[in-house]
Amino acid sequence: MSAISERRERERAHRHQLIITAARELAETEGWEAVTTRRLADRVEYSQPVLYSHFNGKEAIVSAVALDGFGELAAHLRRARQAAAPEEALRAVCLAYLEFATERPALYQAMFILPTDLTFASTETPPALRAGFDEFVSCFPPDNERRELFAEVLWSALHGITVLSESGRIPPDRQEDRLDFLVTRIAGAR
Amino acid sequence: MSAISERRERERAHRHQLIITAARELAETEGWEAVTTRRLADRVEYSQPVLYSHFNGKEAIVSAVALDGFGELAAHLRRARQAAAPEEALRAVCLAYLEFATERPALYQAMFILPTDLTFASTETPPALRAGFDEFVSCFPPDNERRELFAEVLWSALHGITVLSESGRIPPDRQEDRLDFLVTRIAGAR
DNA sequence: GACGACATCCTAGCAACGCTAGACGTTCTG
DNA sequence: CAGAACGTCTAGCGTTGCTAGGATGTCGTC
Repeated sequence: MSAISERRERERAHRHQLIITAARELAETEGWEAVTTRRLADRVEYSQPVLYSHFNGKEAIVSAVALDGFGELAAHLRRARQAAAPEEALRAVCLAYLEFATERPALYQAMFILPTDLTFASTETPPALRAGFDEFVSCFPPDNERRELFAEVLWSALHGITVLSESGRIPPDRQEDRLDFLVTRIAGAR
Repeated sequence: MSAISERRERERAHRHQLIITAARELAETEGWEAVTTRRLADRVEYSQPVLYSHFNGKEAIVSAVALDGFGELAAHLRRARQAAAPEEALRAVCLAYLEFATERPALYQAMFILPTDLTFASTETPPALRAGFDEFVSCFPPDNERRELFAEVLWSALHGITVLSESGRIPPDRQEDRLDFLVTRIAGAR
């Protein structure tokens, strides 16, 4: 393989990431409904068809953004857990989760609300998806046989709180009270 | 007002409901992405513009379906709560909620996931929206000052469990175990 | 260095979408 | 009976995601 085609491959990989970050920025500033293939192509200064040489379709682009998001979420939760004392880990991780969701609403939408190509709970599940969930699991002692179940319910509750308050179905204030209640109730199971 | 215009008003109201039920049926059999204004107009055997003489747009049609859904959900939860002994009410209502969500996925989507015109937690909130939430509140004793907060968190958890399992982000089995865990943990706060 | 083979990228266009203007026939009113 | 008012449809606008096919430039080979 020549040096030129190596360079082209590098440029291609770079452009691949450029599309992803452009989609994310556009979504974060103007919302996902503003992310059209035309506007996206404009942003990266290429024509529409090049998007399709990198991704199978718009859904695949959203999925790529979501995948990045899962990686960041996992790192964010991990930092929070490790910075806290063990008995405070549960609370810290939950707080970090709500922070992440409210500070990056567009990213969170790509991860949990918009339709994507990502497959969960399967052998092909990307590691980043698993990693975030594992942070919740790690808040419970290893000898607890039901820790996975606890983590699932905890995660569900946090997700529910996030989207119901985001969409105005429950009052947006009092988030801290909800967190308090949730953590103290669930922590008893630790 | 003449008898003729009365008849026309009746027919108009009938057609209004016809559009709503047609949208709902189409969504339940083929999913919401199949509900286009053209197909909907075909179904009710009118042209597209008549849809817009009844509703402000597609979102308003989805909202109307969702509103019906909230009424049915409230009734469903109420029946479950009243049929159960007081100490079992919490569990019965939660179970009824999950039942509703899994048996009418398209309806649930309209109520909680698709963008709608509905306003929540405001003075203009339709009674049906309030009624469902109140069923959760009623599971806690009236002298509990934090029962609204408990209901919010409980509802959030159930919603989270619903959408995360629906989208495959948590395994679809074990729903009953999650319900058990959630109820026993929350019920302690009663 | 010339040439066919190949890759890359863009112009142009398709079908489907939500939505609306304007024409047309029908019905009500003076 | 004339004309206003209403209800409905045809036709079309602008936008969407996506793709076919041609132009342009680069590659390995002689």
